[in-house]
Amino acid sequence: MNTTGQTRKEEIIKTAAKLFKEKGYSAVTMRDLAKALNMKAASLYNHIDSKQDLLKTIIISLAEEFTRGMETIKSSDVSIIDKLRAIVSLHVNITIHNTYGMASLNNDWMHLEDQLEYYLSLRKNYEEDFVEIIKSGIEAREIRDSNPEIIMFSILTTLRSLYLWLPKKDDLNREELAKNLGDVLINGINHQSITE
Amino acid sequence: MNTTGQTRKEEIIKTAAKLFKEKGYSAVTMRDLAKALNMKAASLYNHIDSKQDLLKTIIISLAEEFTRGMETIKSSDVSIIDKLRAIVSLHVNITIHNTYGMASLNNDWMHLEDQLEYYLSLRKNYEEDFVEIIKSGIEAREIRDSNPEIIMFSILTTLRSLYLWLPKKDDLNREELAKNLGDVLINGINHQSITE
DNA sequence: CATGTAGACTAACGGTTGTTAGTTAGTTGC
DNA sequence: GCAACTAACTAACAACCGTTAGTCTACATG
Repeated sequence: MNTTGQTRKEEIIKTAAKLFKEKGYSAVTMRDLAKALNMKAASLYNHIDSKQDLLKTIIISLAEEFTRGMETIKSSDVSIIDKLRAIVSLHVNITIHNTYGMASLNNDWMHLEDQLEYYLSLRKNYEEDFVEIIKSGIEAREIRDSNPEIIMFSILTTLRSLYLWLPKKDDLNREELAKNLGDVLINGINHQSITE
Repeated sequence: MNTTGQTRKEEIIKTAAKLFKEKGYSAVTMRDLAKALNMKAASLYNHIDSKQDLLKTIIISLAEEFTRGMETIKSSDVSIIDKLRAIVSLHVNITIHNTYGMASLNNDWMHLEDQLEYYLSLRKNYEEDFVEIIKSGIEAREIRDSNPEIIMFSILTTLRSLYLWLPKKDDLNREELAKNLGDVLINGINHQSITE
């Protein structure tokens, strides 16, 4: 530990995520990363195993965080609309505390090697859970009857792109943003939505 | 011209866009591209100037297409809701006829060099026009009074992600998709939306 | 039949890539 | 005060990168 309360390894991972966001995994060299940390490329290997390992750490930890969040939401005993609001909050919260990593999760997952299959299974399960919630909401007449996949896709792509947009809006706090976004994303599909 | 009705250069650009979509600009080598075309990397240079030039061609032509589309929509004399529906159709149409290129537009624009500034200005103008349409819709009480930037962001990120999702849904035709998507994206913010 | 051109090829270039080996200075624990 | 550990360094590696030069073949045009 140092004065900032994070180990050198955590510092490297965080800086890597930042650079990966700006230029993408493939365009960032180990020498770029080292320079951003005021060290030489070879020294990085005192802390990490490989460049590939950096990407794996960044992406998998985030993907598992989403999976855990979805499990909690699935098994919670609230209305469908509240479950959707909880999903919005889940994305807002994770994106706020790891904006950089979200870029890799969205754009560089295909450069995972050993962990690619595992990542894809997590993503598939997440999307299936999401679409199931929407379907049950349509059955319960809480959600208006449109194509469930289109609804899911529409909401999820917006949430996935939060990392691009959130840094520009740090005047909004977390709760405010989640509420605002929830209004726009959910009121539109809410069966009982009031328009006046 | 050959039997497929496209020049070799066009074939190279199209294949490049396909590979850029799968792995990103930086991760695709000229040898990868050549192999996908059953030729050697050096032979590519009988048709193109550079790798950078491929990216420029793919991205700038698409960005200009969006700009032209927005100009037409801006100056058209229809309701705000119909303008939004026209924007949805613009994205669906362009994405259908150039799914691969849309990936580069979304993910690899930062690797433009000489044309980066020009691209950013096109994007900025597009987003400003978009948000202006939404603001005037709120004033005209055609759109419900939420944060215009959040509404724009929410719609635009969904439209920008169409390239990921459209290939999985080629059972839907163009008009059907544009209508479905328009319903989900626009009814949600429509001030006069009817929920029953 | 001669000539020009389109489009492929091989070979090679200078630079960059991720990574390893081996070394060294500073700090910690006994 | 010596040993062990941490974390930096220099030097170098083999592989790969985008690109150029120069050559060869097939075909169209006169």
